Amino acid sequence: MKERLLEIYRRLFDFFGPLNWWPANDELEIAVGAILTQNTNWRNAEKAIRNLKQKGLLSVNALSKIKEEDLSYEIRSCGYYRIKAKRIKNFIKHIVERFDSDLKRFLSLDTESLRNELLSIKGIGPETADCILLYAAKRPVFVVDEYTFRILRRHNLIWDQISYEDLQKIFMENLPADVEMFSQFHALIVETGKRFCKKKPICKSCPLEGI
DNA sequence: CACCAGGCAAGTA
DNA sequence: TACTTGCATGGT
Repeated sequence: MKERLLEIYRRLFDFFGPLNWWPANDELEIAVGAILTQNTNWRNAEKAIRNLKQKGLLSVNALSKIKEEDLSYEIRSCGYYRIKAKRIKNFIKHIVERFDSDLKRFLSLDTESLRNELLSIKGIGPETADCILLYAAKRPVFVVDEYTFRILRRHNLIWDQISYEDLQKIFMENLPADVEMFSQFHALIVETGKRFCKKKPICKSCPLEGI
């Protein structure tokens, strides 16, 4: 499996080149973005982020003060805006109440504790937590997503019904714990999924052909 | 018109 | 435990 994963990474990197994923000014932008993009096209999430930025709302202080209903209005372009406003509020409330509004201090917890605390927040599941761990806290945690399942499944590299955690283990136990590499790999998998591994059509001229 | 996007929680059996 | 459903806008 180790060689297989490295081969996949090499092929995707050769095809797409280095991807500058999740360019953001700070950790809060990444965390909020991770919530806004849940089951949502990144373009729509990005619009909402730009709007928050433009209105000066992208800070722990501002987000803790704004009413949930007003927040939902500001992020409506990304869809699921009412539930996402609640989720952002839950996240911010956790930082304010347990870390004195200091996001950096929250993100400096050890990886296990940080992941568990993130998962304890309603609205943050395994993928969102791992995105925050990898892209904001810079921990060597592999982010699994729908495309990861779909692509590996389509190449018969995993069994049906494998869990998130088990699939994550496959990557983390067979690859060096490298933040930069994990960041690239997840991005490459998403780009591959969007281009070559849609639900309906079979992969065609996919860089992973015959893997 | 249908289908999907960088998920998650709550409800059901 | 293992499905199912609600959440919602905007692009193709």
